[in-house]
Order: sequence, then C-alpha cells, then structure tokens
Amino acid sequence: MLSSLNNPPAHEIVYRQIRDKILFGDLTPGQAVTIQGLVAECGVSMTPVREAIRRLTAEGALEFQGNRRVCVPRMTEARFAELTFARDMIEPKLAEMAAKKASAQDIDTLRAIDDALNAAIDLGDVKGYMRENHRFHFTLYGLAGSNILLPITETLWLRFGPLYRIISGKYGTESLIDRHDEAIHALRAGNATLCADAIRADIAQGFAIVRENFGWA
Amino acid sequence: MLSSLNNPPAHEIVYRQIRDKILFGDLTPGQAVTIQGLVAECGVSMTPVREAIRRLTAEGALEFQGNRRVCVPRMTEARFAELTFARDMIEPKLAEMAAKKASAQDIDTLRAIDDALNAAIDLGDVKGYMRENHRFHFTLYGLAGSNILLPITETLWLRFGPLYRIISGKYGTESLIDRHDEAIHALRAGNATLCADAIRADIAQGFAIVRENFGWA
DNA sequence: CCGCCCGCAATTTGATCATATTATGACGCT
DNA sequence: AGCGTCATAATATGATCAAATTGCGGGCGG
Repeated sequence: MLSSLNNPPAHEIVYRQIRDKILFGDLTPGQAVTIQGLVAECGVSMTPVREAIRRLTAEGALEFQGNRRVCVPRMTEARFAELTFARDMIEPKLAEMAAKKASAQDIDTLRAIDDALNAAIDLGDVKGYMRENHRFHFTLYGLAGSNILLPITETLWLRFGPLYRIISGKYGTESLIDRHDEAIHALRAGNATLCADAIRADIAQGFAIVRENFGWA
Repeated sequence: MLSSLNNPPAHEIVYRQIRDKILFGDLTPGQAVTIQGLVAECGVSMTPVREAIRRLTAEGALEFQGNRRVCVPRMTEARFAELTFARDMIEPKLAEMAAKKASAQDIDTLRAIDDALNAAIDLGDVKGYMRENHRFHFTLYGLAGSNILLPITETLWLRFGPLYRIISGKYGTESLIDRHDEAIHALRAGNATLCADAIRADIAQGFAIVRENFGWA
C-alpha cells in the first residue's frame, strides 16, 4: 500500500528521466536513443526501458527512425507552425479554465514559483529558468482539472524542449521576459479572459524568439 | 514461422487490434483490459502486450485504474467538453491544410470512401459506417502532411470510439447524415475555408447527437 | 599502381519469450 | 468484524532469436 506510493515502478522512473532530459534540452534533435544505452544508464532491464520509450514515442517526444530505432525528433518550420497553432489554441483555454477554479492559496503558489523563476534569471541559470517556467505553466494549467487538454499540452512542450536548448546557448537569460505577472494579477482579479490573454502573450513571446532564431519569419 | 519475417512487429499488431476495438466501439467504457487476457487472445507473450497497453494509455485510449490496472476510460461531461473543444479547433485546421494539397486523385479516393460509407448506411451496417467515416476523415486529414496535429486528432477519436457504440445501439443508421458532400465539393473547388467549414459542421453534428443522447445540453 | 565501390561477415541493437518476484485483492478463520 | 493467508495478476529480469548497421576485404576501374 504505502510502498506503491513511495516506490514508483521502474518504467515510470525511466520515463521521467528521459522525459526531463528532452523537456529541458539535455538531448539534441536527431540524437539517437537506444534501449541498451538506457539499460546501462538506468541500471534496469530492457522491458521497463522499452515501455518508457514506447510511451515517449506515443507522446511524440521520440520518433521512429524508420528501422525500429528511435531518436529525438528534428524540428521543421512546418512542424513548428503546427505546434504554435495547437499551443495557441489550447493553453489560453487551460489558463481560462484554471482561472475560474484558482484559490488564493493556488495563486500564492504560482507567485512563489514565479519568484524562483526570476531568481534563476538573475543568476543566469538557464536550466533553472526552464524548470521553473515549466512548473509555473503546468501548475497553472493543472488547476483547470483537465484530463484531455493537459496531457496534450504536455506532449506539445515535449516537442519544444530540444529547441530551447539551442536558443539558450545563443541568448542568455537576460533577454528573457514573461507575462507571468499579468497572469497572476488576472487570477487575483478573478478575470479568466485576462489570464488567458496573458498566457497567450507569454507563449507568443517564446514562439517569436524561436522563429527569429531559425529565420522562420 | 517464416511469414513473420515481413510482418510488422507483434506489439504493433496487438496495438492495432486493441486500438480498432476501442475506436469502433467493441469495448465499452469502464471495461477492464488485462495483460493476461490479451496474451491469451492474441497468442503472444506479455512483453508486446505491455508495450501496446503502455502506448494506448499514453494516447489516452486506456486509463490507469488506480492500482496498476487499466480500463477503457469513462466519459464525463467535462471531458466531453474538452474533446469537442479540441476537435473543433484542430480538425477544421487539418481540413484546410489538406484542401490546399489535395490532388484530383485524392479527391476521387475520398469520393469512393464516401460512396462506401453511404452504402453502409443504406445497409444499416453501423460498424461499416464507423469504419468508413473514420477512413474518410483520416484520409482527408492525412493529405495535410501533418506530424503534430494528426496524431493528436487520432487520440481524440480514440476517446470518442466507446461513445459511438452506445449511440449506434439507440439510433440506427438511417438518422446518420454528414457533410462529406460539401467537403468534397469544396475540395474540387479548391476552397480550403469552405472545406474547413464543412468538416466543422460535420463533426458538430456528431457532437450534437452525443450531447442529446447523454442529456449534456 | 592507387583509389573507389560493392558485397559479405561480424558486431551491435532490437524483439520476443519464459520465468522469477512482488504487490493486490479476496476469501476464510478466529 | 478484523486479521492473516492464498490466489491472481502485474512487474521485472535474463536469455534467446532476428535484423541492421558497420567495417573489412576483394574486385573493378581509372
């Protein structure tokens, strides 16, 4: 009973490990992901690794490389256009749903995360920024109580991860500005539409940076 | 045997088998899906079955039932609202993208599928209707050449599958009307926006039937 | 005579299976 | 009714089989 809560299964651990690596840019696009490599790295057997890889490919975080091998997918302009379309449709909706349910305590939590985020920016800690930014968005979206849109959004972020890696190498953290304050103020005011707009603007800034960087006008 | 050389891997076969069952209503919401049951049914070992189940849960077609059991997810009004939102955002977009790339031959193929669909309706063949309807939408969407929105749409349809089963038991095929003709005419005319509108109207009809049936006004 | 290309073998990697281990849920006993 | 034991189903491992890529060597052409 308690042990099931404290001991997540091996495939879950492996899944989270690879997922975080992709999400925060530790793996580069096109990089091959092999079963045996993960077996050696994680110290578990093949079956849990296979399951983790299967799950990640189903989520679009990994991609079949034709002959039963998988790799981190490469981004193209067409794919990027689809990603931004989907995120622009879904995430403001989640923010709106979340705003209608957010308690004062929830908002305080978001405030704390945003403080940690700004601290990471001041320190030039790119990885920390990415982690806190992810945490901010998904604790907000999590308030929506969604079972459909939230998992979809997770897959969309998974495809973005490898991109940020490339960008963060070129830009620093000093150029990173966000609309989180606007979102929090909208939450405090109980204005769901305004919160959705803030999130829309926030992610649009991220899109713009990527587009600029890759010359995708 | 030797025939296994050219065949797709076992986990893929098992995946498709369960997927089709869910998609076309052979499994009812809440129904438990056990590994050993599939082992017995498919005549393969546990590993491929585990992978197929893992993939389907990642796609939302199956759901963890608390303690390491999985079942076909039950539909709620809140989930349904999210599903319709997502489908209403994405599928017209796919139709629009497809319309810009559709060749005359592509349109003929869709025409043929729609003819088969209408034939199934005339015969009162609910299963055949569902199959051809799925084929119509996804051959159309497939023309868009999408790598992001198309897989997402597949997961959305997977969550709809169990619902249609319930409905088709109450209604017959005679009440089934669609906007496929409008979509095909729009494709022939090269009018992408009109095609998107036809698809939007088509799926909205499906939503309305479900809502009516479950009393989700 | 040197360099390139094609084909074969060896190694690496993936896929499947049979089995042991562990947790869960149910039944029976006190 | 509460607790312990048993049966069942899931998790994880290691071994085995099949496939693909890599690297090497011989043949061909310049």
